[in-house]
Amino acid sequence: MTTDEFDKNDSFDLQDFLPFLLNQAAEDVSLHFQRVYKDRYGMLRTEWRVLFHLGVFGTLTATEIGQRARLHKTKISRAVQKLEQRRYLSRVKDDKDRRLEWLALTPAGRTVYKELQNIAQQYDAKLAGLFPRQDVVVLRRMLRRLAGDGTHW
Amino acid sequence: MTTDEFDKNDSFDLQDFLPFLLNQAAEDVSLHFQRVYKDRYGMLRTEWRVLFHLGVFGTLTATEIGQRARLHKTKISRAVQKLEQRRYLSRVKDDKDRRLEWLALTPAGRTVYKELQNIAQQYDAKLAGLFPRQDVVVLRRMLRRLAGDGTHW
DNA sequence: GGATAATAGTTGATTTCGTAACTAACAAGC
DNA sequence: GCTTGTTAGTTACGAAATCAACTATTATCC
Repeated sequence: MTTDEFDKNDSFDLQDFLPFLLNQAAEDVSLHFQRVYKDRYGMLRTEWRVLFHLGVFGTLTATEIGQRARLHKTKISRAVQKLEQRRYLSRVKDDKDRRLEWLALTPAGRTVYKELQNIAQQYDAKLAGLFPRQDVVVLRRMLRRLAGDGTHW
Repeated sequence: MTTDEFDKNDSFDLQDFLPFLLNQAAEDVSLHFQRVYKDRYGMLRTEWRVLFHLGVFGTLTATEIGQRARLHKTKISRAVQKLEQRRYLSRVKDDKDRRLEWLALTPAGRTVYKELQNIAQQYDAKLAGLFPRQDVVVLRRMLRRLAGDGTHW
Protein backbone atom coordinates (compact mmCIF):
# COMPACT_ATOMS: atom_id res chain seq x y z
CA MET A 1 0.00 0.00 0.00
CA THR A 2 1.41 3.29 -1.07
CA THR A 3 0.70 6.66 0.34
CA ASP A 4 -2.77 7.69 -0.67
CA GLU A 5 -3.86 11.08 -1.81
CA PHE A 6 -4.46 12.08 1.76
CA ASP A 7 -0.89 11.44 2.62
CA LYS A 8 -0.31 12.83 6.06
CA ASN A 9 3.39 12.47 5.60
CA ASP A 10 4.18 16.06 6.25
CA SER A 11 6.46 15.66 9.25
CA PHE A 12 4.93 18.60 11.01
CA ASP A 13 5.20 18.04 14.70
CA LEU A 14 2.40 19.89 16.39
CA GLN A 15 3.83 19.12 19.79
CA ASP A 16 6.92 21.08 18.93
CA PHE A 17 5.23 24.06 17.38
CA LEU A 18 6.15 26.94 19.64
CA PRO A 19 2.87 28.83 19.72
CA PHE A 20 1.05 25.61 20.52
CA LEU A 21 3.58 24.57 23.13
CA LEU A 22 3.57 27.96 24.76
CA ASN A 23 -0.17 27.95 24.99
CA GLN A 24 -0.34 24.48 26.43
CA ALA A 25 2.24 25.31 29.04
CA ALA A 26 0.64 28.62 29.91
CA GLU A 27 -2.84 27.17 30.17
CA ASP A 28 -1.76 24.27 32.26
CA VAL A 29 0.29 26.35 34.65
CA SER A 30 -2.35 29.04 34.93
CA LEU A 31 -5.05 26.52 35.58
CA HIS A 32 -3.38 25.31 38.70
CA PHE A 33 -2.51 28.70 40.06
CA GLN A 34 -5.95 29.98 39.22
CA ARG A 35 -7.53 27.65 41.71
CA VAL A 36 -6.00 29.61 44.55
CA TYR A 37 -7.41 33.00 43.75
CA LYS A 38 -10.58 31.69 42.21
CA ASP A 39 -11.72 29.21 44.81
CA ARG A 40 -10.44 31.24 47.69
CA TYR A 41 -11.34 34.77 46.71
CA GLY A 42 -13.71 34.38 43.78
CA MET A 43 -11.39 36.36 41.57
CA LEU A 44 -10.95 36.14 37.84
CA ARG A 45 -7.62 36.19 36.16
CA THR A 46 -7.90 39.81 35.15
CA GLU A 47 -8.79 40.77 38.68
CA TRP A 48 -5.83 38.90 40.02
CA ARG A 49 -3.57 40.68 37.58
CA VAL A 50 -4.86 44.10 38.50
CA LEU A 51 -4.55 43.27 42.18
CA PHE A 52 -0.98 42.12 41.69
CA HIS A 53 0.05 45.15 39.75
CA LEU A 54 -1.30 47.42 42.44
CA GLY A 55 0.35 45.28 45.06
CA VAL A 56 3.70 45.47 43.35
CA PHE A 57 3.68 49.01 42.08
CA GLY A 58 1.53 50.77 44.63
CA THR A 59 -0.68 53.42 43.07
CA LEU A 60 -1.48 53.35 39.39
CA THR A 61 -4.09 54.57 36.96
CA ALA A 62 -6.13 52.12 34.94
CA THR A 63 -4.23 53.03 31.83
CA GLU A 64 -0.90 52.39 33.47
CA ILE A 65 -2.06 48.98 34.58
CA GLY A 66 -3.18 48.28 31.07
CA GLN A 67 0.22 49.10 29.67
CA ARG A 68 2.12 47.05 32.17
CA ALA A 69 -0.20 44.07 32.20
CA ARG A 70 -1.17 44.36 28.55
CA LEU A 71 -4.84 44.29 29.33
CA HIS A 72 -7.54 46.07 27.41
CA LYS A 73 -9.13 48.97 29.20
CA THR A 74 -12.57 47.41 29.24
CA LYS A 75 -11.19 44.41 31.03
CA ILE A 76 -9.53 46.64 33.56
CA SER A 77 -12.59 48.78 34.02
CA ARG A 78 -14.65 45.76 34.93
CA ALA A 79 -11.99 44.20 37.07
CA VAL A 80 -11.61 47.43 39.00
CA GLN A 81 -15.34 47.53 39.63
CA LYS A 82 -15.26 44.04 41.06
CA LEU A 83 -12.27 44.73 43.23
CA GLU A 84 -13.87 47.91 44.48
CA GLN A 85 -17.08 46.07 45.34
CA ARG A 86 -15.05 43.65 47.39
CA ARG A 87 -13.32 46.59 49.08
CA TYR A 88 -9.94 45.52 47.83
CA LEU A 89 -9.13 48.80 46.18
CA SER A 90 -10.04 52.47 46.33
CA ARG A 91 -10.22 55.11 43.65
CA VAL A 92 -9.17 58.70 43.96
CA LYS A 93 -9.78 61.18 41.22
CA ASP A 94 -6.82 63.24 40.16
CA ASP A 95 -7.23 66.91 40.95
CA LYS A 96 -5.34 68.29 38.03
CA ASP A 97 -6.70 65.91 35.43
CA ARG A 98 -10.10 64.74 36.45
CA ARG A 99 -10.29 62.17 33.71
CA LEU A 100 -7.98 59.85 35.54
CA GLU A 101 -8.27 57.98 38.77
CA TRP A 102 -5.54 56.77 41.03
CA LEU A 103 -6.08 53.21 42.12
CA ALA A 104 -4.60 51.68 45.22
CA LEU A 105 -5.23 48.66 47.40
CA THR A 106 -7.10 49.03 50.64
CA PRO A 107 -5.68 47.33 53.72
CA ALA A 108 -8.01 44.42 52.98
CA GLY A 109 -6.77 44.26 49.42
CA ARG A 110 -3.21 44.38 50.58
CA THR A 111 -3.82 41.49 52.90
CA VAL A 112 -5.22 39.42 50.08
CA TYR A 113 -2.36 40.44 47.87
CA LYS A 114 0.20 39.36 50.40
CA GLU A 115 -1.45 36.04 50.85
CA LEU A 116 -1.57 35.43 47.12
CA GLN A 117 1.88 36.78 46.56
CA ASN A 118 3.21 34.34 49.07
CA ILE A 119 1.51 31.45 47.36
CA ALA A 120 2.67 32.72 44.01
CA GLN A 121 6.27 32.73 45.11
CA GLN A 122 6.01 29.22 46.42
CA TYR A 123 4.42 28.11 43.22
CA ASP A 124 7.03 29.78 41.11
CA ALA A 125 9.77 28.17 43.17
CA LYS A 126 8.09 24.82 42.72
CA LEU A 127 7.97 25.21 38.97
CA ALA A 128 11.52 26.47 38.79
CA GLY A 129 12.61 23.56 40.94
CA LEU A 130 11.68 21.17 38.19
CA PHE A 131 14.69 22.21 36.16
CA PRO A 132 18.37 22.98 36.52
CA ARG A 133 18.89 26.45 37.79
CA GLN A 134 20.65 27.64 34.70
CA ASP A 135 17.90 26.36 32.45
CA VAL A 136 15.36 28.41 34.34
CA VAL A 137 17.44 31.51 33.80
CA VAL A 138 17.44 30.79 30.11
CA LEU A 139 13.73 30.07 30.12
CA ARG A 140 12.80 33.35 31.75
CA ARG A 141 15.02 35.28 29.43
CA MET A 142 13.52 33.66 26.37
CA LEU A 143 9.99 34.12 27.58
CA ARG A 144 10.58 37.77 28.28
CA ARG A 145 11.88 38.15 24.78
CA LEU A 146 8.90 36.34 23.28
CA ALA A 147 6.53 38.25 25.51
CA GLY A 148 6.52 41.21 23.27
CA ASP A 149 9.45 43.36 23.81
CA GLY A 150 8.60 43.86 20.18
CA THR A 151 11.96 42.85 18.83
CA HIS A 152 10.80 39.91 16.84
CA TRP A 153 8.52 41.33 14.20
CA MET B 1 -2.60 34.35 58.40
CA THR B 2 -3.86 37.67 57.26
CA THR B 3 -1.32 39.77 58.96
CA ASP B 4 1.19 42.45 58.41
CA GLU B 5 4.02 40.25 59.38
CA PHE B 6 4.73 40.00 55.70
CA ASP B 7 6.51 43.20 54.95
CA LYS B 8 4.97 45.60 52.53
CA ASN B 9 8.12 46.08 50.58
CA ASP B 10 8.13 42.82 48.76
CA SER B 11 10.67 42.19 46.11
CA PHE B 12 8.17 40.26 44.07
CA ASP B 13 8.94 40.67 40.41
CA LEU B 14 5.81 40.15 38.44
CA GLN B 15 7.74 40.12 35.19
CA ASP B 16 9.59 37.05 36.36
CA PHE B 17 6.65 35.13 37.70
CA LEU B 18 6.47 32.10 35.48
CA PRO B 19 2.69 31.78 35.06
CA PHE B 20 2.52 35.44 34.13
CA LEU B 21 5.51 35.26 31.88
CA LEU B 22 4.23 32.17 30.14
CA ASN B 23 0.88 33.77 29.51
CA GLN B 24 2.38 36.93 28.14
CA ALA B 25 4.62 35.02 25.80
CA ALA B 26 1.85 32.69 24.69
CA GLU B 27 -0.63 35.48 24.10
CA ASP B 28 1.81 37.59 22.22
CA VAL B 29 3.01 34.80 20.01
CA SER B 30 -0.49 33.50 19.40
CA LEU B 31 -1.77 36.92 18.55
CA HIS B 32 0.52 37.22 15.61
CA PHE B 33 -0.02 33.75 14.29
CA GLN B 34 -3.73 34.08 14.82
CA ARG B 35 -3.97 36.82 12.30
CA VAL B 36 -3.19 34.38 9.55
CA TYR B 37 -5.97 31.91 10.17
CA LYS B 38 -8.40 34.46 11.52
CA ASP B 39 -8.18 37.18 8.93
CA ARG B 40 -7.61 34.81 6.07
CA TYR B 41 -9.98 31.99 6.88
CA GLY B 42 -12.20 33.34 9.63
CA MET B 43 -11.13 30.58 11.95
CA LEU B 44 -10.99 30.60 15.72
CA ARG B 45 -8.11 29.15 17.62
CA THR B 46 -9.95 25.99 18.50
CA GLU B 47 -10.90 25.51 14.88
CA TRP B 48 -7.33 25.92 13.84
CA ARG B 49 -6.26 23.35 16.37
CA VAL B 50 -8.80 20.83 15.21
CA LEU B 51 -7.86 21.43 11.61
CA PHE B 52 -4.21 20.93 12.42
CA HIS B 53 -4.76 17.75 14.31
CA LEU B 54 -6.71 16.31 11.45
CA GLY B 55 -4.08 17.52 9.05
CA VAL B 56 -1.30 15.89 11.00
CA PHE B 57 -2.95 12.69 12.11
CA GLY B 58 -5.40 12.04 9.32
CA THR B 59 -8.68 10.61 10.57
CA LEU B 60 -9.69 10.99 14.18
CA THR B 61 -12.77 11.00 16.34
CA ALA B 62 -13.71 14.08 18.32
CA THR B 63 -12.64 12.39 21.52
CA GLU B 64 -9.25 11.55 20.15
CA ILE B 65 -8.72 15.14 19.11
CA GLY B 66 -9.72 16.23 22.55
CA GLN B 67 -7.12 14.01 24.16
CA ARG B 68 -4.33 15.09 21.90
CA ALA B 69 -5.13 18.77 21.86
CA ARG B 70 -6.45 18.91 25.41
CA LEU B 71 -9.64 20.53 24.36
CA HIS B 72 -12.97 20.05 26.01
CA LYS B 73 -15.48 18.14 23.96
CA THR B 74 -17.90 21.03 23.79
CA LYS B 75 -15.24 23.17 22.22
CA ILE B 76 -14.49 20.47 19.72
CA SER B 77 -18.12 19.91 18.94
CA ARG B 78 -18.57 23.55 18.04
CA ALA B 79 -15.33 23.77 16.13
CA VAL B 80 -16.26 20.71 14.09
CA GLN B 81 -19.60 22.25 13.22
CA LYS B 82 -17.91 25.38 11.96
CA LEU B 83 -15.35 23.49 9.97
CA GLU B 84 -18.06 21.32 8.49
CA GLN B 85 -20.07 24.36 7.48
CA ARG B 86 -17.06 25.69 5.68
CA ARG B 87 -16.62 22.32 3.99
CA TYR B 88 -13.22 21.81 5.51
CA LEU B 89 -14.03 18.47 7.07
CA SER B 90 -16.41 15.56 6.69
CA ARG B 91 -17.95 13.25 9.24
CA VAL B 92 -18.52 9.56 8.80
CA LYS B 93 -20.38 7.56 11.39
CA ASP B 94 -18.70 4.41 12.54
CA ASP B 95 -20.59 1.27 11.50
CA LYS B 96 -19.78 -0.81 14.49
CA ASP B 97 -20.19 1.88 17.12
CA ARG B 98 -22.64 4.44 15.93
CA ARG B 99 -21.91 6.80 18.78
CA LEU B 100 -18.69 7.89 17.23
CA GLU B 101 -17.85 9.75 14.09
CA TRP B 102 -14.69 9.69 12.09
CA LEU B 103 -13.54 13.12 11.13
CA ALA B 104 -11.29 13.91 8.21
CA LEU B 105 -10.36 16.91 6.14
CA THR B 106 -11.94 17.42 2.77
CA PRO B 107 -9.66 18.35 -0.13
CA ALA B 108 -10.56 21.97 0.54
CA GLY B 109 -9.68 21.54 4.19
CA ARG B 110 -6.44 19.88 3.27
CA THR B 111 -5.53 22.77 1.04
CA VAL B 112 -6.13 25.22 3.84
CA TYR B 113 -4.19 23.05 6.21
CA LYS B 114 -1.19 22.89 3.95
CA GLU B 115 -1.21 26.60 3.50
CA LEU B 116 -1.39 27.21 7.22
CA GLN B 117 1.09 24.51 8.01
CA ASN B 118 3.55 26.13 5.72
CA ILE B 119 3.12 29.47 7.38
CA ALA B 120 3.31 27.85 10.78
CA GLN B 121 6.63 26.28 10.00
CA GLN B 122 8.04 29.53 8.79
CA TYR B 123 6.79 31.28 11.86
CA ASP B 124 8.19 28.65 14.15
CA ALA B 125 11.55 28.89 12.42
CA LYS B 126 11.46 32.63 12.80
CA LEU B 127 10.80 32.41 16.50
CA ALA B 128 13.42 29.74 16.99
CA GLY B 129 15.88 31.82 15.03
CA LEU B 130 15.81 34.45 17.73
CA PHE B 131 17.84 32.25 20.04
CA PRO B 132 20.83 29.98 20.04
CA ARG B 133 19.95 26.56 18.74
CA GLN B 134 20.68 24.81 21.98
CA ASP B 135 18.54 27.20 23.96
CA VAL B 136 15.56 26.42 21.76
CA VAL B 137 16.04 22.74 22.44
CA VAL B 138 15.98 23.47 26.14
CA LEU B 139 12.97 25.73 25.76
CA ARG B 140 10.89 23.14 23.97
CA ARG B 141 11.81 20.48 26.47
CA MET B 142 10.85 22.66 29.39
CA LEU B 143 7.61 23.76 27.83
CA ARG B 144 6.65 20.19 27.10
CA ARG B 145 7.29 19.38 30.70
CA LEU B 146 5.25 22.32 31.94
CA ALA B 147 2.52 21.55 29.45
CA GLY B 148 1.07 18.91 31.61
CA ASP B 149 2.81 15.70 31.21
CA GLY B 150 1.46 15.64 34.72
CA THR B 151 4.80 15.12 36.41
CA HIS B 152 4.78 18.28 38.38
CA TRP B 153 1.80 18.02 40.66
C1' DG C 1 -11.93 82.04 22.52
C1' DG C 2 -13.83 78.28 19.92
C1' DA C 3 -13.70 74.30 16.95
C1' DT C 4 -11.41 69.97 16.68
C1' DA C 5 -8.83 66.24 18.19
C1' DA C 6 -7.07 63.29 21.69
C1' DT C 7 -7.33 60.75 26.15
C1' DA C 8 -9.44 58.22 30.44
C1' DG C 9 -12.66 55.43 31.47
C1' DT C 10 -17.51 53.29 31.07
C1' DT C 11 -21.32 50.98 28.89
C1' DG C 12 -23.69 48.04 25.35
C1' DA C 13 -24.20 44.54 21.83
C1' DT C 14 -22.40 40.40 20.02
C1' DT C 15 -19.62 36.40 20.34
C1' DT C 16 -17.32 32.87 22.79
C1' DC C 17 -16.39 30.06 26.80
C1' DG C 18 -17.39 26.78 30.59
C1' DT C 19 -20.17 23.94 33.32
C1' DA C 20 -23.72 20.98 33.56
C1' DA C 21 -27.50 18.72 31.75
C1' DC C 22 -29.03 16.19 28.00
C1' DT C 23 -29.70 12.42 24.01
C1' DA C 24 -28.24 8.42 21.87
C1' DA C 25 -25.74 4.25 21.63
C1' DC C 26 -23.17 0.58 23.63
C1' DA C 27 -21.63 -2.54 27.73
C1' DA C 28 -22.10 -5.43 31.86
C1' DG C 29 -24.48 -7.93 35.21
C1' DC C 30 -27.99 -10.71 36.34
C1' DG D 1 -34.55 -9.79 28.18
C1' DC D 2 -34.13 -5.92 31.45
C1' DT D 3 -31.91 -2.93 34.56
C1' DT D 4 -27.79 -0.04 35.51
C1' DG D 5 -23.72 2.18 34.16
C1' DT D 6 -20.47 4.27 30.51
C1' DT D 7 -19.15 6.63 26.61
C1' DA D 8 -19.68 9.92 22.32
C1' DG D 9 -21.29 13.88 21.21
C1' DT D 10 -24.74 17.92 21.44
C1' DT D 11 -27.35 21.54 23.56
C1' DA D 12 -28.56 25.16 27.03
C1' DC D 13 -27.52 28.78 29.84
C1' DG D 14 -24.97 31.95 32.59
C1' DA D 15 -20.33 34.00 32.82
C1' DA D 16 -16.84 36.34 30.44
C1' DA D 17 -14.32 38.31 26.38
C1' DT D 18 -14.43 41.45 22.50
C1' DC D 19 -15.26 45.42 19.76
C1' DA D 20 -17.54 49.54 19.06
C1' DA D 21 -19.86 53.36 20.65
C1' DC D 22 -20.38 56.56 24.25
C1' DT D 23 -19.44 60.38 28.14
C1' DA D 24 -16.48 63.43 30.21
C1' DT D 25 -12.38 65.92 30.39
C1' DT D 26 -8.13 67.94 28.65
C1' DA D 27 -4.97 69.37 24.78
C1' DT D 28 -4.12 71.56 20.24
C1' DC D 29 -4.41 74.83 16.77
C1' DC D 30 -6.24 78.58 14.20
